[in-house]
Amino acid sequence: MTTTTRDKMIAGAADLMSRRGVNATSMRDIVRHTATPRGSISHHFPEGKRQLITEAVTFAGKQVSIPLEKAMNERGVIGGLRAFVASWRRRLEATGFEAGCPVLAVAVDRYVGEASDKDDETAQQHLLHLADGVFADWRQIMRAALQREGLAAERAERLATLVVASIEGTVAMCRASRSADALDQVQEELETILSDALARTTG
Amino acid sequence: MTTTTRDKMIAGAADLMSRRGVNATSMRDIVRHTATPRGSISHHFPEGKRQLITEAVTFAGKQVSIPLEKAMNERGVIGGLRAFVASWRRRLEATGFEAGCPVLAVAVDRYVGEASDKDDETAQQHLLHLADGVFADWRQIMRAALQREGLAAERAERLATLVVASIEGTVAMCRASRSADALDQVQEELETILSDALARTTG
DNA sequence: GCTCAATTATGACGCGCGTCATATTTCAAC
DNA sequence: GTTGAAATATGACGCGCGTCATAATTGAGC
Repeated sequence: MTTTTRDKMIAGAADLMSRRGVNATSMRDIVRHTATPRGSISHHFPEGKRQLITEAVTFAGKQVSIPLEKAMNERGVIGGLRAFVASWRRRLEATGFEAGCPVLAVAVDRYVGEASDKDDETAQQHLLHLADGVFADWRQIMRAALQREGLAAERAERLATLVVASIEGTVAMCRASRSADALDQVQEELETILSDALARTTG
Repeated sequence: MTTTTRDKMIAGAADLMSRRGVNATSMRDIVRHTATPRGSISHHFPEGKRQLITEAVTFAGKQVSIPLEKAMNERGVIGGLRAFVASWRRRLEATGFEAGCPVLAVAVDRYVGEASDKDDETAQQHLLHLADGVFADWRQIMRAALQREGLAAERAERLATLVVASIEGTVAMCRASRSADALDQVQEELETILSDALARTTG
């Protein structure tokens, strides 16, 4: 497997965005951080920074959703939840609680670039909509798994939203506290909640 | 009650930070947005932007914690939760899903200013620690209310973390989707979870 | 080994940023 | 009214940003 310059830039952008936010991540930072040629930016991303952010969000979305779907299929809802939480915990601990979620970064730290007027607003909405799609994707995976184990559609949807939202919030809080304690607490409660909900359908 | 220039700047900073993030909010934006004199920045905030962000986070923290504590005392845990969620919903809808939580913004969008070396890092840790304190404050209010209604300390702490984290995450997701649907779903599940937990202690 | 397109190198550009120095205005206290 | 500190006005500064134009280099296909 060969990692191209383009791929390294996208992964580096996602990483830096998840650590510092969108606007605190400059294109010069990205090429420094990934040891890629600066001159290749406009070549690989002719539409500029917005395009790179777009690709980074898509990349980060799949990086989560693919193993998440796999874990849900192979290990069920509870096992999938554990894998989901564990992957975030690994990321936090491996980076000294520096890295978080690049998708949340796009939702919270709006990219301000290009000229103002309507260009700016439509560009922002494009990125927001993309982030929304990633969150929806994750929730849908969770929801499908819950339904597969017997939950009604509406309950499954609500619980899926709760899981994704609470973990996103918890990861951000863990970065602030530089500790995984909050993640432990939330994991335990989420496991209880999902177990109870599933038990109620069969018992 | 007189609102001083200084107060307007702090509130305006908190507002803009919650909409765009920390780094996308410039001091010039703040004075434009609040119609305050630009020349007064260094007068009221001699330590610069970092000081203004610090005061904005503290301000935003109290703006939430004071009514939250009041609602918890007057209306109990469930009523307090409803008030908490309602205040976020109001904020989202009143701004067309533009404004979110300025404290989360500080946790996600690290402020990069001043010279690098250790100045920069300690400055970042200062802000992070402040945001962590605000989250801890909100969680503590929730935890105390849950304990007051009979929950064991550890369970109360876990549930408090879940509530604050999930609502923070949900608010961010609602901004991405430009809809309060996720907030509805999370509110319903949280109410069920807390009711069940409280019912189990008395029944 | 030549060709030509893909890729990389380099430096420049205009802009908005945070900060600061200095001048001016405001306005309560005497 | 005068005074003096608090508050505001104004313009400049250096810096890093995203972008672009142009030149140099690479490397696969013939």
